[in-house]
Amino acid sequence: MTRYNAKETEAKWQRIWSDQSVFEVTEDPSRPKYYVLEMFPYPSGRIHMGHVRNYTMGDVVARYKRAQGFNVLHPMGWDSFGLPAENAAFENKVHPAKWTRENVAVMRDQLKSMGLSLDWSRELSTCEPDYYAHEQKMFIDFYKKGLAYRGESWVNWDPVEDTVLANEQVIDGRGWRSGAEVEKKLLHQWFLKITDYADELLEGIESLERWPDKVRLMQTNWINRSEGAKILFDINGRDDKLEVFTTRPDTLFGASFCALSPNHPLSQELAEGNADLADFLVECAKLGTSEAALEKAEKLGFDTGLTVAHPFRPGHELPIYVANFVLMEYGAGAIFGCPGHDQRDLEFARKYGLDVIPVVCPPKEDPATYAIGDEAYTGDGAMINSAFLDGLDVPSAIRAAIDRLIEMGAGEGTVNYRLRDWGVSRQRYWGCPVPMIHCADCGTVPVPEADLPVALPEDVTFDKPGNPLDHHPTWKHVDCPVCGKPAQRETDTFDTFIDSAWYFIRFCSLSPNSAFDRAAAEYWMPVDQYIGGVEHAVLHLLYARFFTRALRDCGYLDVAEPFEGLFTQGMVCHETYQTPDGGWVFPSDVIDGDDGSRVERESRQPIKVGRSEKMSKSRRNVVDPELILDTYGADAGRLFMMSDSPPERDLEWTEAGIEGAWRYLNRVWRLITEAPMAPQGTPAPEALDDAAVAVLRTVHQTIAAVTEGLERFRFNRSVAHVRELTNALADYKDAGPTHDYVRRFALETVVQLIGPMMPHIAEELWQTLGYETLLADAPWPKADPAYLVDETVTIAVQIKGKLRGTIEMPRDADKAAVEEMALALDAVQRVTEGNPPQRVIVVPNKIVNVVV
RNA sequence: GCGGGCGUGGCGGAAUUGGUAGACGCGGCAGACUUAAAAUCUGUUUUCCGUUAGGAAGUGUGGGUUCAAGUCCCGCCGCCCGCACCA
Repeated sequence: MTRYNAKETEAKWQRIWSDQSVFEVTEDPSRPKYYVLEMFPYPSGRIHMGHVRNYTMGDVVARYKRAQGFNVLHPMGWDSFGLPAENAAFENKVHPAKWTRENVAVMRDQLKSMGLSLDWSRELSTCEPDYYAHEQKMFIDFYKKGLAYRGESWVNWDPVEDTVLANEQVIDGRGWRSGAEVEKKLLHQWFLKITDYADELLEGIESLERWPDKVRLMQTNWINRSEGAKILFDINGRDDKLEVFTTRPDTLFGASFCALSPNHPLSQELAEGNADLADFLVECAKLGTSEAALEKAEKLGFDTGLTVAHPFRPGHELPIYVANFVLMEYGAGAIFGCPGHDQRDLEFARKYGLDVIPVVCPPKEDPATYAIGDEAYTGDGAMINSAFLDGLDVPSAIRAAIDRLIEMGAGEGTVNYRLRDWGVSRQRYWGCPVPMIHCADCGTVPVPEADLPVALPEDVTFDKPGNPLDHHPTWKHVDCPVCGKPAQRETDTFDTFIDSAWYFIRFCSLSPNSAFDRAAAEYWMPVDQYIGGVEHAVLHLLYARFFTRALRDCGYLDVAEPFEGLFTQGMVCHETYQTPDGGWVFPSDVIDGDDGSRVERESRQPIKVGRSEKMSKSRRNVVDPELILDTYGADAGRLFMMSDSPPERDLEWTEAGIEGAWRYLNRVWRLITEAPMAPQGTPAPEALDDAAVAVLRTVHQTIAAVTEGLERFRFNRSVAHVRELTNALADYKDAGPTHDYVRRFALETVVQLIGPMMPHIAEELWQTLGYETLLADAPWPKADPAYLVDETVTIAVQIKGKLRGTIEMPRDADKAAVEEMALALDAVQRVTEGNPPQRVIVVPNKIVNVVV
């Protein structure tokens, strides 16, 4: 029995593909193009199973489309700027550039050993000046077009480290390393005007037919266009007005307070003369800037003592609170609270003893007695307690309220978006420098194009708190490009989401002097199939959609939607293992003990097996892909990735699963290498026996099923169908020329069908079958429709929906004949006892349901 | 808290999208080969009752629509993802 040598074979074919530049492509207008892209990795050190899953899926699609005759672009690169490199610098005293480039080198080798059909000549890395130079030019173009501006926003500030903290670095209101209580600080920051594109991005979602509905919905909700009203309240005893945004101006008569964000200028102003309020604002600041943290926190308010005049109720006053749940970034940073018809307002009102006035009466309630209990009523109904609005339904009342506000000059109808402008400044070292210069006389001016790129200096130190760019002795000191006087570079760098907002266009051509060659970009774009995790459903994908449009409007290319097809894959999970004292244990350190229970390899401590969770370093439930590639080879790993779980769902990595995949590889290997077969090119026999026809039927049905599976991203079903075919072929043991011929045809088909998933063994078997050309260049098999439908069908017979038996009938048999056969069944006779059935439902070729 | 998703045998999952629930794989059990083991092969495997024939229950949970519900509708429970400075 020959055993398949994965290691040798995989190296062999990887070398051949590389030597022959099989997957390097150029624009070819005579052929249909197909651009397959997986979200490029952050070079964190080594590839993980999530990468293996992601890149296997993309490779299956790329190889399949290639076999179908498409000119397939399938590139790879590195999202190589970002926080982890700076953390590594801090922890291991290694320079981010060195750390990053070494990681890239390791991961490139690892990816190469997966046998991916990548065009490596297009590799890019966002941390290199030949990439980010173009990004700086784009930013300046955006700036000139009014799409980039300098504004202010609040950040998490660690007063000990003297630095801005990412949300993930804030743990329970404290800096993760310093342990200091986080403060909020208002900083000057650069912004991109994504809000200018809110409507276009919203409308564009309609056209994204090959995106998952859930992602389209999430983006729609993220942008959250809402029509409502802006209301200007007169503040008693002051000259200025308080502006609030509401989607429910109809409920204005039910208002019992106004609330300001702690970051609202008025809150800040009042705190100056009110120590208690100032303390309250400090408390609010400890929550950090994450919306989730704010929303989860207990709702607290502080009565400022100020009041506003109710616009519709002369003489009526509403107190102004500062409330920790009001977001400065949304609407006007201030709200009016109507406790009767908003749950959060209701809880707030109950807590602070404010009025709860119902103004919308639900249809089944009596307006005279209707009162709000524990739940605010948010549905439609007739207005009550609302003077001129009484009796109207909600939509009419909204219009009437806005009309009156306009009449009074106290407000207007307005559209608001939850989407905010994209803050792109980061006070960090390892990112693309913002190409701007601050001059005392000329203000903020862009770096002249001739001086680009503004290279990130690598001679920096990380021994001081704060931003290394700021400490660098010379880097930030430049002459103003306008007046020539000494000026200072912007020391902020870009959000790494900018790097990933256009890399897919750069892949179209690594043009040295421009971001990309326009013709090449317009040939390859849009990406036909983009694949990555759902965690990017909103931010990355929305930024990329915006950035592409902004580039379009700056004349770079004529593309609006970058990703025509999107697939979001699930995560890779694994069981978790813990010692009795709660320490996490790597799966590779867990072995079977003498009594069959699990123990730790070294200490022999018993292991508690926990449920399967997303693989993560902190829980140590990780399996190193390299170990799998070494032990079983890339094909087995790839097959397992595609086998059991549907790609959009989480996959549970198991040792048994990978072994099963490895066994299957060897089964196919033996099936082809160990039995008689007609020589290549043997003509088809003139007559086929029943067994041969049955096999051919299975072959063609499998081609159809596998193809459909690949088209619809149901890889696990494709795998199951190929396995069924190999099972059938293992049982096909007739002797003679007909058998040998049919067998060869069937096995060639198997090799072609497994090609996209297990490319190495498939190439090797293709060669074994006598082919001198590459399977990678062979066309995809086509199913013969003549073999796709069976002549007879099995029809289920039910009595009142319960299965009582089946009948075999010719396909498309006459309804009456089917009914007669069904009623003649013993099981049916027993129940009907000769009485005519009440009703018989016949679904052709499927089912007969007898109702008695 | 808000937004989105998922839930089917011991396990991963399949079910032509309202029409025979459990394809395919893993694991288990029994057997063949072997001095033995591994590997491989054959059979079996939703649960319960029954020697068989056969019957009953069954897709997180409670209702509903339908001749027919894993699939559609309403309520609940559990888990996962995102929430703008992680990528």
